Amino acid sequence: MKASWWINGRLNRNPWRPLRCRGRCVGLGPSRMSSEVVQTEQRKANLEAITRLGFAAYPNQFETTHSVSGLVEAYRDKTAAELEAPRVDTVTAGRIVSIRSFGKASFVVLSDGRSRLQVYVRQDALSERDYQLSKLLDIGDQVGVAGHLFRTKTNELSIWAAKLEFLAKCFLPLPEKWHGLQDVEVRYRQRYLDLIVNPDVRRVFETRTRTVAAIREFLNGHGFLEVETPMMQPIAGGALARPFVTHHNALDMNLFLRIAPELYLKRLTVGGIERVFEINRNFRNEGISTQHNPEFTMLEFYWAYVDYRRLMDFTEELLSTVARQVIGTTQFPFGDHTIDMSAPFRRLSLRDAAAERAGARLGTTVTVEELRHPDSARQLAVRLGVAPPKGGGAGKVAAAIFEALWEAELVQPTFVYDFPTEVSPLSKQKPGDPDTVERFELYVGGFEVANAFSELNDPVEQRRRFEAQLADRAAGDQEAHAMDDDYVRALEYGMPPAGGEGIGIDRLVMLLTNSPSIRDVILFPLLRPRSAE
RNA sequence: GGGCCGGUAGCUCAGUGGUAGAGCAUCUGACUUUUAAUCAGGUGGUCGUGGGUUCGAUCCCCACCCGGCUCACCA
Repeated sequence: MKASWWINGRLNRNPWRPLRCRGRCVGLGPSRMSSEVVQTEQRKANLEAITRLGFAAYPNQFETTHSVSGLVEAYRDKTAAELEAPRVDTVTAGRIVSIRSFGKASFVVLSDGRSRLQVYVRQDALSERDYQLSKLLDIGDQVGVAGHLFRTKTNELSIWAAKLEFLAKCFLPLPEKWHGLQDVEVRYRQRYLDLIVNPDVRRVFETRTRTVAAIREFLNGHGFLEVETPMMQPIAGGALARPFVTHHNALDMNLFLRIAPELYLKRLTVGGIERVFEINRNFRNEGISTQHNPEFTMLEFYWAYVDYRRLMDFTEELLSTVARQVIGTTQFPFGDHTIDMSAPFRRLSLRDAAAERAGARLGTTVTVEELRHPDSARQLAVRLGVAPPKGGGAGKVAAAIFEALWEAELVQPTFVYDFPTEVSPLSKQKPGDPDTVERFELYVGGFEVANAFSELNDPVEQRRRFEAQLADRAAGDQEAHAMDDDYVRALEYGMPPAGGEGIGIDRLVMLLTNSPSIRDVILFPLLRPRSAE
């Protein structure tokens, strides 16, 4: 007895676990069962009664003429008179999300995940069998309804039910109708519940899908070819990050989940695909935050014969077009701000902006030259209270100073351009300035959304950069870039000058949906599994 | 990984060193146009886990688990 009690208690605390105490719970009596188990037993009894009425417990299909949201969209504005002549007969299906019962009549609200529609169920409009079914329905059940549209006394669009069909039973109680599901942990772990109960969640993910579709349409319209490149790679390159490791059994070799598609896409520009893009997942073995999920979706595109300046203009056009297409405007709320995604975006030279802000912070004049020399740059970092990076020279320090002084306040779209070569192993130097590369990052909402540069296509210089990265790696930088001989060999065949850019899709969607956390725009964000007990 | 905050009924949340509370959900009864329906009456909890202090712990202390925010790192 004690053991059964304990099992019930455990089930209470782990509602996402399948029920395992069937049989053991039976016979304990209501006083010994948790509310959830009681409700499950009641719903199982209801299902048995439903099958005794002759309904299949799990029918295989149900032919509808309309979806719930289709009906709502088509007839939302029709008056009661318009719904009568001619009468609109319909067959639809959905999940019951609410029941208001009045004895021999009831109002049942059906949801198809996008919209909700009320169904009016009354005894004298149904067969006795269907009426008996209606009394055995629980909130959460899947049902089919045939009937005609009308408006109630309170003018609500409704279906006057003539027939009911049972489609599937919901054994577990849904979260409360008014407050919905608030517990973010449960929302992420059981996203299906979140989708059932919180209508805005569906809209966020529809916006996400429309965003990706709009980007595809834009790039296709500009002559870019969409491709798919390896996500399991022998060398994880194209970014500075730690990869996940996996293993191929037949080849008995380790593979890395990609941290970026960059090097493969650039091989394709060598192969003559002058405009190419890919939208897919990257994997980086790093911490989790409101802006980081270990797997995230990235757009990367490469465009032969253009440089990073052309990419800035193109990015402005891309993002303002996508915003207009997806949410209908280039001005939208994000937290306490209103972001204006219309072109042109602000442009800040990294070292100029860092020097200017550093000078203002310290009440002196700081020159760009100070940021270019390792000793003076490090001293500057110390005076500013910025923790200087462990290894590396002036470039890493300058980038760290910029981020510390500027990043959080870059809410309106801002291009930060001209990065130190040291932190950009795949970017092309500016003519006459080998310490600086033609690279920019786009900040919006206080975080980085895009990263782009004129692509380094000089194989000798590329090999030198990789070797410098190997030195960093030897010095303990686990995120330093690995040597990729095959990639250098591809460059030796001659890669056209090209601009390339990566845009973080998740972060872009955060902006367009006013979501404060990346987990709100990823259906199943990575969470630590519940312990096995 | 560090700091701060949280975990109490299926859901949303109160609360106290002395047998655990509300609303919704659920059950019973009434009710054939409701909108968080209403009315009456019930059921439902090892208060995240494990130790400790105490006559007694859901509450105090310690450790751990899970989550949130934040810093560090990154896109």
